[in-house]
Amino acid sequence: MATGPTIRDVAARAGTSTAVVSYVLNDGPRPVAPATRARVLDAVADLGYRRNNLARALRANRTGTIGLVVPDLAKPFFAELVRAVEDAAFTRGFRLLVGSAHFDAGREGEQLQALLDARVDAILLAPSQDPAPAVTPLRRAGIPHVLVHRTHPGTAGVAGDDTDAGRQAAAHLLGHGHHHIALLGAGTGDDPVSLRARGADAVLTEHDRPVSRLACPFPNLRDDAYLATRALLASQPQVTAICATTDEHALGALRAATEAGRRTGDDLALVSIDGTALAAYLTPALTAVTTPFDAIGTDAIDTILNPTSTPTIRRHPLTLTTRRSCGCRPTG
Amino acid sequence: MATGPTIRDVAARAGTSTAVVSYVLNDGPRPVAPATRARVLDAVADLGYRRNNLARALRANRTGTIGLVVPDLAKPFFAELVRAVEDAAFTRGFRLLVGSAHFDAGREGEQLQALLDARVDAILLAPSQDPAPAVTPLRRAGIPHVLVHRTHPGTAGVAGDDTDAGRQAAAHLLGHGHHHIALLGAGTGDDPVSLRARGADAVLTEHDRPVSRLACPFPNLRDDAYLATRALLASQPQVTAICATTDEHALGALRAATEAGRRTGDDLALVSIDGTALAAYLTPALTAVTTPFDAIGTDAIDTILNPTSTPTIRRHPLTLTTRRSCGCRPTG
DNA sequence: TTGAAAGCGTTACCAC
DNA sequence: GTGGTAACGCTTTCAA
Repeated sequence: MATGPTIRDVAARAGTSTAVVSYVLNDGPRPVAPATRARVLDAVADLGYRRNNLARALRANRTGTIGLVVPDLAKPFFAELVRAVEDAAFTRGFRLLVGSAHFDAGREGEQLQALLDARVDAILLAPSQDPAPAVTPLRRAGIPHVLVHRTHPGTAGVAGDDTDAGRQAAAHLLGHGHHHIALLGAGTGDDPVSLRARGADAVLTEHDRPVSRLACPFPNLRDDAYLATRALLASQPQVTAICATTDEHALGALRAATEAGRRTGDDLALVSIDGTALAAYLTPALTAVTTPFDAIGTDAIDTILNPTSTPTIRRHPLTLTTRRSCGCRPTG
Repeated sequence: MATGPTIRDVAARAGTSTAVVSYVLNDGPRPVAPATRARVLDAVADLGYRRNNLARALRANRTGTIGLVVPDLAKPFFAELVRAVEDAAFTRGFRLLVGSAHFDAGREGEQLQALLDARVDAILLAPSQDPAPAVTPLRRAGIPHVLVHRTHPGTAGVAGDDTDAGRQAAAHLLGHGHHHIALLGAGTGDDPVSLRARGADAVLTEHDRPVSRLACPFPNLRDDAYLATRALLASQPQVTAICATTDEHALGALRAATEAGRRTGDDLALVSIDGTALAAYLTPALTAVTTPFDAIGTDAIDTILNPTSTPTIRRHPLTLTTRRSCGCRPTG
């Protein structure tokens, strides 16, 4: 790793001082005569000089790096989130340090500590579970941080409007004329699954529809939704529609339905929430209330780069994408 | 961002010098008397001191960070690869800086340059296209680098044994007694799709089986495999089995088959190569020659952290996982 | 076994 | 407009 030329080499070649070179490179904080500036730029080009960002970071106490911790980098939802965040960060000249928490609070804490030690400028966290224990050390460390996907009162957050998403999903099934609807996912918290389930539930209750509520206590295990749906279809034939609170739940439900001989999209309707790329490519293609990943990623990065005094939680609307699984016959 | 206590503060509190504190913190390079060491450790604990890795990195010219660039962080295959690599890196005390290349050589170059500027200790690259143009600047920069998934002669690489994977997939279909088999994916290069296709092709040719070769010129677009399969099924009813060179291809094929009224796993067999988590959860579940992500991720990290003088390319065997799509009836 | 001090490469203050 | 130079916080040599 031959260490390249330094700012001193540039200064020497341009016949000036390191201070002036720095002024040119950073467009300030002091003005530089055009002729001098030109000589400096020539020297930079001749030498192929590239600034040492480590030294710059030490001096400025800014690394140009943002940390992101998600429960699982490989899960489609978080993978799409990471891509969106990385894109937004790259566009703004920031690099992204990522970590997987394995849906484990302990591991999440280690990842956050590692990011703190790496001196990232800011931290984005998609909490694996209850955000509270993760937020406390971040606040104490005095580092800008924003929660993503799952929020926490008093902490800046960017997420989808999950309650509304749940409403949209339920309303769509209602629009198809379904009477007895099953809800895959439940909860009383302010996590996405709980919010979506309650949003859907509210709409169904409002319309006096019977609801079969399936808790799926481990919502991250597709097997869980699979087993719950299998049991449901066997015991409650009157259910004609399923509202899944995540694509993972939908995947399990779809499998159970198919194995039970139900033709999803024909004699069973299924609507999902998340709308990962995956949904479009299943058979049948999944009707899903779709997450605006790019908007969320961009908003998360912008929020963290322009911290305001009062932390706010912003929720982005999800939009219904109709495909086959709900019984719709989309054109094309 | 209140900058915490420094090594000077620790030294002062322990009544010794910064040098000794450093020796204690790093277990060397000089010995420290037990009593002194204890005082230092006490001071560290009392102050809640955490070393500034920026300063350490500047001094040591090592950041403890590894860069990884993949074509698309959101694609299931690369998402699983990233998780495996991150895991291995984290275990060894390294952080991971990631970048998406958007399957674009120009963007890939920018990402690599950004990693170089960030002074990462080493770079892992899953090339988007021809690795050659990306490898040259890495070599010139004198930074340890290892290619993943897609390799290049003369450059260290860790990948799957793609030729063998293709052979396994074809052999399995042969074992099911299929005669006319379609091959989804083709190529003459040493990229995974080409190698897998050639491996499969060799086995089929060897057994004198007719092969329908579908190029899918844009193998990253699932639509491409979908359209190719749709045309194939319409025009060549004698085809009873499809060998897909990636899960993305298989997804498209599965959709086309279902829409054409074929029951995959019954009157049409489908075997895929990649074996992302997805394969297990499709309906029917996909029989796939499965990538050992963890082994590849670990090997990639270990290879890059222990560079040898002669770059070698290591290929890890993929293993067949039988599920429903090929017509097997797996127990359970 | 310990400590003073010289850097690592930048930035930016202060003087000219 | 320009140039010395003192930091940033750490590691490690060299001398004691």
